[in-house]
Amino acid sequence: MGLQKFSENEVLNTLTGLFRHHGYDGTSLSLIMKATGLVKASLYHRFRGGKEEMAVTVMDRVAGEFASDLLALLNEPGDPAERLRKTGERLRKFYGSGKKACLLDTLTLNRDSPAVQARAKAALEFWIDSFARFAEDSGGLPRVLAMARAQDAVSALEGGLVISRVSGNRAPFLRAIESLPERLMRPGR
Amino acid sequence: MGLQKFSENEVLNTLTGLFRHHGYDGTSLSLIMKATGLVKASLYHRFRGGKEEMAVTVMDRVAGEFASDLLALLNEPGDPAERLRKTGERLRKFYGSGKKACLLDTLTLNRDSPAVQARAKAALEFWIDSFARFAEDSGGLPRVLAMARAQDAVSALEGGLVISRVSGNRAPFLRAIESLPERLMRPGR
DNA sequence: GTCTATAGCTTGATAGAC
DNA sequence: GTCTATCAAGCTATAGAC
Repeated sequence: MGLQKFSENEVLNTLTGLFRHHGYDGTSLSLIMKATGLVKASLYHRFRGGKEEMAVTVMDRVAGEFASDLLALLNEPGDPAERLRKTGERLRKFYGSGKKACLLDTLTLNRDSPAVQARAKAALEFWIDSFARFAEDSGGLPRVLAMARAQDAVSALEGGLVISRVSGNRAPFLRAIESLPERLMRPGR
Repeated sequence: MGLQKFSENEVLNTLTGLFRHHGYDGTSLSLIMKATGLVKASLYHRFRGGKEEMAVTVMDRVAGEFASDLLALLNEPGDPAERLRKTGERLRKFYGSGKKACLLDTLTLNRDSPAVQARAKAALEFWIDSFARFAEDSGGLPRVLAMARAQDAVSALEGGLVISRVSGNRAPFLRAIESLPERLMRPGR
């Protein structure tokens, strides 16, 4: 052929959905075949490193999008409160109001892939750092407090996603988003 | 023989550790064999339902212990603040100060086991209800607010455990424990 | 109650034709 | 770039001896 049956983006979107909701071990190649419409050999043609390369590629892409589409907003000029509101809105959308799981959680159970593990850790820390920098610069919080507030904000979001997945209740996740201004801008003790 | 090589409790403790940190799909029988010191056939003699029965048994036992050793404390007589402090202390111990993962998170990725899923959901809701009842009875909070506060408290704990697993930072989890009095007893708006 | 041995399927991964 | 066909290794699960 020489012609792609599905675009790189289509395949990666499918892979992202699978890894998000089944984790690394739960995302078998047969599942991937069904979901992508590609046979094993075709998948290995695109990802020579096999399943691990798929996971790493997905992590990198999602982390990149997360940083540029949603965390970058925090550093732009303009009213801080408005930027944070917009960030919350995109967070809600990114996680499907809580219906979509977080790769940082579901993709890090497998201990056998240091590559995935390291990327998840880096992405999580960049997320927290972005929140902390915002709390410092726009919220006027001292550095140490800003970090703690940022950690707790991300923690609330991740916890909300766990509750949502296990019990189907999306309220805690949505409240975690609504609490962002309180967490990152309220003057601190 | 007719004699147990390892006690039921020993085996279940090992299984609990495995499921906690590898999830359902990540906990293979070969891993279980190595960790328990029992061969496949012996495991199937003890758990006729195979791996799923192991997971369900682990969930039931851990949820039972969690309820009786740690949530029951909230309903006992005596100073509420002191009871909550003690509960927090046991929570910290239960999760190894954040080093140990939560089964409700790591065991619920596998969609193929409704039995495990249902038990996790029930356990999570009982946990939240216990917190809410405490906030209502001892904190004097109105029912709806008590529920929201309880959800957010559990969410903070679960999120802290995710952060801890991914980045190794246990501070958010420990702060989530320290924040329990503030969350469940502070008079609310 | 534990063991050896094995069944049968699924896994991740390749080779080679088109 | 996708396909069919195939691989060894891994998996869950079972049979039967002791």
